Amino acid sequence: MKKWVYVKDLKNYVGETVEIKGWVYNLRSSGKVRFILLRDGTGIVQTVMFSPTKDSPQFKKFDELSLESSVILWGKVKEEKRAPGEVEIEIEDFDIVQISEEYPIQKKEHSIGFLMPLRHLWIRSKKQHAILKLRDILIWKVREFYKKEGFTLVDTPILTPSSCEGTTTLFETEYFDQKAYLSQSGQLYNEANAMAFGKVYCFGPTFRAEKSKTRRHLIEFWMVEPEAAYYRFEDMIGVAERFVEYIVQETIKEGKEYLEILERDLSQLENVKAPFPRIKYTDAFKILKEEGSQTPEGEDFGGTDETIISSKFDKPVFVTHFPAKIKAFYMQPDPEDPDYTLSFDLLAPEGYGEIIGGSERIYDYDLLLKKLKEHGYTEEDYKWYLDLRKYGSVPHSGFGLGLERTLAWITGIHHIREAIPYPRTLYNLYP
RNA sequence: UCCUCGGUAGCUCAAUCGGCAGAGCGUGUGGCUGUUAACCACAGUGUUGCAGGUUCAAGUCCUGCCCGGGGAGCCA
Repeated sequence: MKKWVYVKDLKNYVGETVEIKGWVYNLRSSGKVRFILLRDGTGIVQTVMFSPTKDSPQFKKFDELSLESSVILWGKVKEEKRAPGEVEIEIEDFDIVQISEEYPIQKKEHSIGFLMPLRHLWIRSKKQHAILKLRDILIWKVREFYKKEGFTLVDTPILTPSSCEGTTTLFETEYFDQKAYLSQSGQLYNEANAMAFGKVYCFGPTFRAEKSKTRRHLIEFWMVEPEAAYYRFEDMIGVAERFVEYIVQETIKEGKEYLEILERDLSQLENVKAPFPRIKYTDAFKILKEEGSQTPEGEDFGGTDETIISSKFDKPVFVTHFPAKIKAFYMQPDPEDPDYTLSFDLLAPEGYGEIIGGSERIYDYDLLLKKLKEHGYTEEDYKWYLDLRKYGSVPHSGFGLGLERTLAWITGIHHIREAIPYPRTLYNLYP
């Protein structure tokens, strides 16, 4: 029995004979030399065999192979400058596990309409594989950050009795004899958790039944939401700043090889270090007016507005103090002008849009109840939430970060749908 | 929901003014002792999204429908 080794570890086995289990990534032949590029999920290695005659049994077996056929192969590892990755395996023998049918994805450009229904196969491709490896790294860095900052992971439910932000964009489902909704945010539960644990975060999928059809939107996406008791606006914006610096710097450090595959220019990302510039909503509007934006003041920004603002800075930029009427009911009014809120969004550079939205929360019972009613919610549905303002209420703050938008930005991909293994987009539920 | 572009071979696309539907890639066969999305030679491949209309003649023009891309709105 030869030792089963993964491609990423091959450089430690030069001179040894090993076993590789994988799939045929590409085949090449040249008279009496045959090459199999073998993919095993951790990398791709070139394997080679020679024969003095062109009809040796091994060559006959080789000639049965097709792209993506599954193969177990044994051979000696050697350094080889001519091979991609500079390590090569000289094949001693191989077993065919299954001969692949003609593989639909070619090594050339395909349209998105062709690739999306083949997403289950597309993720084998080099670039898609690299993006999803970076997603894994990013998720670990997110968890690492909160661990280091002393936040406790407290999971929030996906099936909920009512909306968190009360839009009409909820997925409704049957819950025995009741109605339930898929969560849009863990925020309200986070607030309860923060009163129990101090500093908490949740991290899971969220669902928005919005008929959005842009490169920044998914129907199902993952959100990281920290919430901390006794944290004011300034404290929480500081968390957001450290958080984004940490996950970007750590991900580009650990994910270098994958960012190279994606040909990502790292100069902008290396610059993502605190402090980030801050601009108040009303000042952001002055910029927008100068640039000829048609958005009326007092409204929320459109995607193009976000791009205009972020293009003025070479780092992510915080926009703060949004008008109360365009924001969620639970946001703490600005003591200097109660028509505005202690809120902040973080806009990513290069047109990737809003990646963070956060605020200080209202902790006064009467004010919260008033705002809740103004927004058309019933006291009944939010009874438990209002309880938090009855039993030891304290100032607290939090935010949410969209994982896929952040990953799309870090990887430099054009469309958010490639930042999640199986994207749920408008009208596309398969596979 | 609105605007916009598109649907031709397995894939990516071409087809001039309405006049014989054709390239590359993939696939198959053969060749080549170091290939890098290998290369060279040869070969098969069509209900032009669907339905109707105009015309001697429609991939091309007209009407309706279906599907997809991009964007807007909405939002993270």
